[in-house]
Amino acid sequence: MGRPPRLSRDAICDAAFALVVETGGADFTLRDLGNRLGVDATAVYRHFADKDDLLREVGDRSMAPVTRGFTITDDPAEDIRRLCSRLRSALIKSPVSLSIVAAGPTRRRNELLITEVVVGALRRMGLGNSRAVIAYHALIEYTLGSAWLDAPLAAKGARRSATYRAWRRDYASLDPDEFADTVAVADELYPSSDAVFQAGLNALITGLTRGQ
Amino acid sequence: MGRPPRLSRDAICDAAFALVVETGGADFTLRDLGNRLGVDATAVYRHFADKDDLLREVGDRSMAPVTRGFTITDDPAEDIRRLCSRLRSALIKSPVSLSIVAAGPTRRRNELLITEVVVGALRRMGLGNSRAVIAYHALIEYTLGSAWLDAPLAAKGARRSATYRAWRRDYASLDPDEFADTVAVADELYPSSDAVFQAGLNALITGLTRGQ
DNA sequence: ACCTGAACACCGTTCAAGT
DNA sequence: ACCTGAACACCGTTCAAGT
Repeated sequence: MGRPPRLSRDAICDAAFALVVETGGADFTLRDLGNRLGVDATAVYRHFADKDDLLREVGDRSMAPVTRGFTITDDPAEDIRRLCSRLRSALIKSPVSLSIVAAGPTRRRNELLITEVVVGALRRMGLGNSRAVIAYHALIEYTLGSAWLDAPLAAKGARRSATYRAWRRDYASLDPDEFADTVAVADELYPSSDAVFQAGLNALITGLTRGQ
Repeated sequence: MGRPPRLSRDAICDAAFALVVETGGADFTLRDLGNRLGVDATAVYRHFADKDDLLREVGDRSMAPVTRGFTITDDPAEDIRRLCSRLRSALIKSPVSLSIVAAGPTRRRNELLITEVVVGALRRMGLGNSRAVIAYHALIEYTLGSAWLDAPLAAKGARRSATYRAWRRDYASLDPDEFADTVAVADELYPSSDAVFQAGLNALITGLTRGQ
């Protein structure tokens, strides 16, 4: 009895997160994880209840860089912009985290820190609790949604612009009678996803906090 | 040789869509589908290349009600609101469609009809092609993101408000020094997801089309 | 031509056995 | 106490065989 542990929640979580970032994480497997750790796949069950338990930990870890070193300024709108942009980048790098947050808030430390910054900024802008909460949810929905839709394309890397070109060609060759407006803008579709995100984010912040 | 087909792409797609709507579709299985069709699971491969091919068809089918009977008015902003609300409802009912559209546009008929309506409305509001496209993408990202985050909760049905209550309690019991703003609004968190969606959608439309 | 059913290469997870 | 490895109940998919 008594054997020094070779594994720990932390070490497993580190390896899992690294694996997810390297491979894109679409097909994250406990067998691969065990392989990387030099351990049988099922050894993980000594430290986590199941795969979901592990992934929730990985999900929160992927959000650590969002608030690390984040400074609050006297421009709350700009704080929100910076924080949401950071959140989006972090999630795009770790797509597994996206499916985790979609299932519901993890309510773990790093996620809570994000909530605190955004809600705080909205309240400092003069919004009452009820309006602040609605604005908070709308901003988070938009940021997560943007990351979620962009993650598969970000994973494609260099092939991304080729993909866009192929899609534009499809839109351009539609029946110009039935799809007049789409055909008219076909060449402009799929602009920089950062530009789209910034435009939407600005519109949201302005619209949701107007009249304060 | 020559045997009358018992299956067809259409019949398979109908059954698959029904199965997805009934079960929530989180664990849609070809074996279940075969079972429902009274056919071996692998018979589907005579009509579809693979599961993804079938799901793309199901995804487009789930969007059929979005533009069916949709009338364009002389209030483009209102048209966008109505169409995005319809899209959100349709996707919440068929969560598999969400993972399909996340992988990239299907560019099938029903999806194209949605694009045409939204882009058309934005152009009629006076936006140039480049700005119309950016607004279109931001609106779609927001609508899909909202549906994606709401789908698991919608599937919970009656247990939804109990879930919200439990979450609010978690937020309320945080350390009030470190999470002052979150604790202050804890009771208001997780308002009606429809209210959040409408508020964000209005803010987006206003902010993205201002100055026309 | 269309469907069947065995088979393959995977999953997550359980549990008795080793150390 | 911790890890191993066989085993179970699943997947999607392939392919030869039946009709």
